[in-house]
Amino acid sequence: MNMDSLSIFVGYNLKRAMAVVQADLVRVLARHNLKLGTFTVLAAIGDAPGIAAIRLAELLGIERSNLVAILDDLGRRGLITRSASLTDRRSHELHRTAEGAAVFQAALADVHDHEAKVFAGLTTEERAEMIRLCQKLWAT
Amino acid sequence: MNMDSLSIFVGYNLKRAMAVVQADLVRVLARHNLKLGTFTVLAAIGDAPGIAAIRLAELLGIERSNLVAILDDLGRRGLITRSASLTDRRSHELHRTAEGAAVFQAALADVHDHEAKVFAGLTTEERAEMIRLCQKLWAT
DNA sequence: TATTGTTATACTCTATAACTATA
DNA sequence: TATAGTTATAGAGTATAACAATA
Repeated sequence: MNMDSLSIFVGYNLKRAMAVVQADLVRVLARHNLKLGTFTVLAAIGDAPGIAAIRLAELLGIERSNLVAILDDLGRRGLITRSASLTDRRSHELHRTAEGAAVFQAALADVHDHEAKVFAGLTTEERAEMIRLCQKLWAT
Repeated sequence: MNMDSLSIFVGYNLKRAMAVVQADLVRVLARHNLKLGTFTVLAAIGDAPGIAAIRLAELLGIERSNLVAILDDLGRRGLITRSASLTDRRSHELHRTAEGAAVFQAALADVHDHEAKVFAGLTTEERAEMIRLCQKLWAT
């Protein structure tokens, strides 16, 4: 028995693993002038064109107030559009522009490479298992 | 095939899982006036009494500059001591006080409860597997 | 010259409360 | 009244550069 007090906790190991993964991902996304938040939002809007900000925030598990700066950033750069809904003028429909889709696709390719590199020590089955276990924690 | 662009990535699922775990842990530690950083440092000093700050930072994977405020906090509250090393007066030996050990033990019990609750949806084997997979990513 | 602890700084992420315009 | 988007703000974590004391 030579265990320390921390590494017996799942949460601590999750955090240390996350730090390794994030450090590389942040570096990769920076090449596209994207941050974790902007990349994630760009992906989600592409998956659900026309989605309202409040739904997007729910989907990504972030506060809607924190989404605003991300949308401002993407909008300012012409990567997304915000158009008032015709049926409810409180909500805005979010869409990716052609340039937004192009920037996302370029970044996506690099993110795939990043995952392949960072998780090279895990087999395909282990990666799938990790996704499955993580989703048991956060997915509905 | 009804997958979205993000949930196929291990990193994204790691992050979402982490968010769930951390939210609860932060709440639990707050009951002991501890933050993630102070709890972690308190644990590590207990495991390695007399450790120097620079070694502690390496051990926990944090910047030594960011450790200072944590040690200041714990020191101010009388939970740790910093004494200059006799062999190298640049470095300080870190020790937990009796009160520091008591505060840690009380928090530790709650953290165990927290883990049991948050990972209740995972079997014992799944938790062990998650630790194993995470350690493949960050441990030497 | 190199290392330890420290200070200063800045940026990201996150959480909460309150405002506005609409419903 | 309740909801969508927004603003403001504060806390926590993180990364970098530079300094003083010591090796």
